[in-house]
Amino acid sequence: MTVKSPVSNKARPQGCTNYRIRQLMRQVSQFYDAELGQAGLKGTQYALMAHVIQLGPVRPGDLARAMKMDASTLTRNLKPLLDAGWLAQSPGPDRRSRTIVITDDGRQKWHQAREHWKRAQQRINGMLGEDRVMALHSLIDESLDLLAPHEPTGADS
Amino acid sequence: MTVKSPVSNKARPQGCTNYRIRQLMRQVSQFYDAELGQAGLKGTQYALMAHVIQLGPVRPGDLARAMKMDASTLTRNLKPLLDAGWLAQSPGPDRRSRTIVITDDGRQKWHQAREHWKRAQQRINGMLGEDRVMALHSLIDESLDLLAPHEPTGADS
DNA sequence: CGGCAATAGTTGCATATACAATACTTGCAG
DNA sequence: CTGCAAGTATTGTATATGCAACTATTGCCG
Repeated sequence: MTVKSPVSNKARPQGCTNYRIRQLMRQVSQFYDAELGQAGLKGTQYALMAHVIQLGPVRPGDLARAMKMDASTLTRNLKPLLDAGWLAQSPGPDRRSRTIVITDDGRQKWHQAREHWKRAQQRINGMLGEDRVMALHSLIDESLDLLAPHEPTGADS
Repeated sequence: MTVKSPVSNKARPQGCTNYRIRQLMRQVSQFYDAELGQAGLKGTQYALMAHVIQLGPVRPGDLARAMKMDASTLTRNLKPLLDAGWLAQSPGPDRRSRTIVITDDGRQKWHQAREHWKRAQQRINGMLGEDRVMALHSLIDESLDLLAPHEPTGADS
């Protein structure tokens, strides 16, 4: 039998959350990269392009905030996609900012890659089971909400 | 109302599992890195040292397998820890392999860092709630098992 | 207008990550 | 013994990641 606590029977988290998530990320990303690699993209690049398509012409800063990543990381992640001609940079409304857009080539590339993404997602669904994947998604979404610093949702004062 | 399918009412996973996990990893690791940084370690380094302590003198390949990471990644992750003198490399039993051990300095460093790790874990537990963290751990552990290529567990044939 | 805080993005630095190619060693088949 | 397959680790290359420091603009306050 386990320890009988007079105060509480509640189990507590064991081990390191950080290490677990990292390990899962390493494993999972390999499936996506293997599939998306056939279309010449990495998983991160696919997601980045998806956001640019979704958000339309967008400033780097807003894109970084939307993806919850550091602006400097974004700057660097954009580079190979700009070099490949899948994204383009135009001068922004403001001389200190730029505007990122998807190019026609990029849009085509992404739609092609999407088929590979679907296969990767299906493989994951198949290996883990759709129920488990949905549970994982829910748990991650909740966690992300709880970890996000409270942003001012409405106009205040 | 939502679509009424004549075949199935089962909901299906929406969105990209890979992107979600990556995003969570980015957010979570910042908490650990912020705390562990006060002890001069990154989260990955803390975990690596924990494994070296656990596994005793160990060959790089076995360490990489235990942590489910690529051997080349391990080689590079070891470097700053070897340079700092927290780990040491001795010639292995075999002239083609080496043996990694924790040094006295490294052991001391790690035990000191552990206090910072505890604080990081408590912060996460506090923000997400212990129940959610446990659920996340379970789900991740199950997923890792399901994704792992079947290794021969016992002696066979 | 002059100066300074706020905003936007990039660069320097260090680490993390994996695949492909390479170097070195061992062990076995002939 | 020779030679080659298998095993072990590292290097080359490319991307991903974030913090701190820096550059360039903008907007505002006096």
